[in-house]
Amino acid sequence: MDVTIYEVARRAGVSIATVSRALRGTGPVAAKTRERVLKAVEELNFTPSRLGVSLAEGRHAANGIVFPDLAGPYYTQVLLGYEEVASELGRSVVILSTKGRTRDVHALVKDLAGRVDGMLVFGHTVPGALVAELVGVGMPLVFVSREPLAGADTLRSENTASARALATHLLGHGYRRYAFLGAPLTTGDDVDERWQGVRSVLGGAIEAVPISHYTVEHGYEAALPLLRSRNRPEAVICSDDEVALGALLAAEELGLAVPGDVAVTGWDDIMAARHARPALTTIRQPMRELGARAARALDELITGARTTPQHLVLTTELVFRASCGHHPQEEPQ
Amino acid sequence: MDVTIYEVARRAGVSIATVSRALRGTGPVAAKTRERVLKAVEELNFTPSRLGVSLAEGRHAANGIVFPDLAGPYYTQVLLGYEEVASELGRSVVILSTKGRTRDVHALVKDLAGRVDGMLVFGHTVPGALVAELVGVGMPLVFVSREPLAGADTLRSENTASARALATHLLGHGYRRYAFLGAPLTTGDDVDERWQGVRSVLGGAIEAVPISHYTVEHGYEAALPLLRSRNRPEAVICSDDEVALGALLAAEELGLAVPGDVAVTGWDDIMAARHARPALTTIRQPMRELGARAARALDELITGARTTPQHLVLTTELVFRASCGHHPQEEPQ
DNA sequence: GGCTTTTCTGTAAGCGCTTTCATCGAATGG
DNA sequence: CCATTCGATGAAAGCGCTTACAGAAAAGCC
Repeated sequence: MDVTIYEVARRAGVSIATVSRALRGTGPVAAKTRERVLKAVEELNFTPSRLGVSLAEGRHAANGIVFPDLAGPYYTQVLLGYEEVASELGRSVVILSTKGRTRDVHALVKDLAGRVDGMLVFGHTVPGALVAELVGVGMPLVFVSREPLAGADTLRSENTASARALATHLLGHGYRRYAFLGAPLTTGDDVDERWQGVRSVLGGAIEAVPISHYTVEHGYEAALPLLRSRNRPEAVICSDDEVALGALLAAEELGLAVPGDVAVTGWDDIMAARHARPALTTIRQPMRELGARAARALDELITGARTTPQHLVLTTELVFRASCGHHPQEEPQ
Repeated sequence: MDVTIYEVARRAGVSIATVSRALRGTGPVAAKTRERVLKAVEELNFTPSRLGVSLAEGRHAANGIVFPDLAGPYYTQVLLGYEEVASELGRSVVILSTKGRTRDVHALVKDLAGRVDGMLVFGHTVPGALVAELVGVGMPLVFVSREPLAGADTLRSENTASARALATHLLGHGYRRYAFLGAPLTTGDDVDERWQGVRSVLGGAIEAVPISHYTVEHGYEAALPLLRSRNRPEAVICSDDEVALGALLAAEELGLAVPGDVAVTGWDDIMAARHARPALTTIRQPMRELGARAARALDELITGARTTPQHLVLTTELVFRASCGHHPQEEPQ
């Protein structure tokens, strides 16, 4: 964009103040004047510079979002809901993927902070010190998938109760030996809660198998030795669907039938969970709604409609499909 | 952020010009002075306002991206590659999802244009008039998945040749009756090229089945009547993997064996394609690289390293899996 | 007609930075 | 020792807008 408010003003024969007023509808402008201004705007194809407006208004009309990676469907879905609502509220969305790097996260996040009025941060992607700093300068913040912290909103799906329900359900199938594939990398995040939940039910019957990334590949890599071992678990509870898909691949490669030889469950209910064969039993998380809610919460914080932090937990839903074993009562979906 | 360059200057006992120079390393600054400045910066925890910098520099250090929706893995993957490279080049990424709305796209895109130095636009998400307008004001533009147009870069995956190869391969299986599920919605986009490609080989043996959205749901809905019909096609070539997954679901529901009763193929090689059962035969498109290349191309355009538009076509790869029938020579992947 | 309101419009002061230009002292060279 | 150059710094002009503030014109009211 090139043409400025000055040119419009000159062309319409008024001052820039009048142009501004005519365009934003703030303050009175005579009908004829407004008309002249609008005509000039039209002719010059003028669009106010976002930079100028933001600088003068002192706000960006933009939201930030920080996620570790966009590789999986989980973050995508949340982003989707977030962008949708943000855009509804007249805000742009600036994204930042940390991609596991920790070195320049500080600089990147600070840069982002300089471009937005508030941001959504996933789990523990941003180091504590930085979080404190952001909270310190009053940057509106909503965290998704982490334990509550002071000075910012947090928003997450219910994990513990659904984990218990899942574990209980599997016990009902009669399985004795369990593994939790994808042990928590950070305490206080979703996976940690899931692990705590299932362990509280299964106790010593479940073994934690760590992996470094919650991906299909890593799930597969870790599942191979696990399923090969002499004392193979009868049921593998995975930290999320992608890990579970990896486990499914490993089982297939080893010639093991799922759920006949080993049951597998996931978490999140991503698209592939439904299409996998056997289809994955999983716990559906309202991913889009997580994003949408975050955007609204942020808006409240930014506009000042709410000043005290809020900590929300959304409910989840167990989705029984074929991968956890045959159910007399439930039909696989 | 609150503290300005003025406060730093005052604290360090220098002018704001010196602070700026010390911080950006432009122009000479005495070692002692720099030290004082840096100390003040440190103590006040100063970060230059992005707005101020951008306004003065006349650039945003940000890229935009316009996509129809983020629901499917395709756009996500491209976005992933785009963000990665953009961030490498020191640019933020501002996203805009048009979600099928056409009404306010104009305003939204213009707003986006005011926030970035250049943008990636998918297919025909932005109406022609607006495109012309953007090209007119010199906004650097890269289009992904559409036919070349004047004044902007275009970038796409090869479609026609791979479509022919796929069709030829299926002919080799001996199939006689074909359907193309997900007929093109727009001429000149990827799907259109795919359709043209397969038709050029299969001629009258293939029938176009239109759907309104390239999604699992719509694929499923359209596949049901198609597979139920008396003259059921022996092979269903789908416009993309998601549509193909829908077709798979429909076949399953009708009790049809894939590929025994009907062969199904997809396009893109999204994650779920590999995990579906039967696994999908598909054409792999380098989605992340598409995004990465777009970011680099945009950078060249923005920095002025290149001024003439460029039209790139990336190569694709046929991925044979179980869904298209049994292969004597190739092992399913 | 004179006075008070309203309505309309312009002036100008920011918003936070970068960068040109000018200045000034010190270093260099003959 | 003087002329020249160079290094270091500050003043100030933008960048494009919003918005008090104030002035002028129009309108309303006895």
